[in-house]
Amino acid sequence: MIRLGYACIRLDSPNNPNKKTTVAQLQKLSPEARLKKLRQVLQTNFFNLMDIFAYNVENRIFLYRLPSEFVPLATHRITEDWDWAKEFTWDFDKAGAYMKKHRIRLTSHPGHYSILNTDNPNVLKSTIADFSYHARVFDLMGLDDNSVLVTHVGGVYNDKEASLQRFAEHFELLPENVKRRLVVENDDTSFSMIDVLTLCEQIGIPMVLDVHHHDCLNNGEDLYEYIPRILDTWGTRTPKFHFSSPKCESDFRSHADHIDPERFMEWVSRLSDYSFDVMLECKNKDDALLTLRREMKKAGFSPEGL
DNA sequence: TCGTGTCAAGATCTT
DNA sequence: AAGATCTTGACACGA
Repeated sequence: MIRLGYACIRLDSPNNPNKKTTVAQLQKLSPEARLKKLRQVLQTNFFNLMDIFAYNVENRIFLYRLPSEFVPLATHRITEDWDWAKEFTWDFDKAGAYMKKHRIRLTSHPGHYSILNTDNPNVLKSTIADFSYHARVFDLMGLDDNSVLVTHVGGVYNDKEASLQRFAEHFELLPENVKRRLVVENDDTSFSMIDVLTLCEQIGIPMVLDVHHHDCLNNGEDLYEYIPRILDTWGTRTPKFHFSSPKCESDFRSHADHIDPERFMEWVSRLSDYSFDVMLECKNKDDALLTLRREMKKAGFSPEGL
């Protein structure tokens, strides 16, 4: 069984669950008006989330990434007096129940400013706070540990090996509810598939293989040789991959608007023995997913789930 | 209504 | 040491 998903927003909808406000805007308001504004944004995001879930189910899409901004400025000081978890208990329950009923897998990708292997204590603190926020949202929705938080290793700081080990050390400082959800993805400039696989095996957490990043950064390793080891890191959980297509030869690292169906079908057919989820990362979001499906169908390619 | 500056945040490269 | 870049969409404001 192979399931496809997309990240955060529907291409043609203005009603995505990523509405936000700014600190500057909130600072102009009285404490009461500030709370009102924050509540209004989160309520809108919940409404839009339920809407996008319904759209996804209609289109048999059961993997979806929650925008990090879902709770506006959740980790910023300006919202520290706002008990959003308590105020929105009903909405969290409702979203969780809907996902359980329809078997939707929700995941998240904390922003690139959250870096667990940082050597700066303040950055470490804000990173732990950010990861904790993401985990808390999933906890409040009652989601199981297939709802993972995907992060990268982080910076190199002129010493790759030491930076990998600092990730492992800092991982031990995380609260339990973050540890049970955190997974690491290989990136396209610093930490390769081998680096991340070794790290994940050492810590005992799952690895997300990003196929495009591997194409950007590798030492000639054959991806398919490592698939069994990567899948093993997931234990009883459902493995998850990231897939995207290069924009062009001259700008290879950038994501194309769509997924190249030939490359995708070739990759999937090499993994036909396995069950897993694939997050498609490209500008055209849900449209790219539905287009890819049509192209595969046209080519007579239809593994279970797709 | 439309165009534009700004946004919570870090690492790394450039000057 | 300071500034630009990465990447990137959407908010908020002023024309």
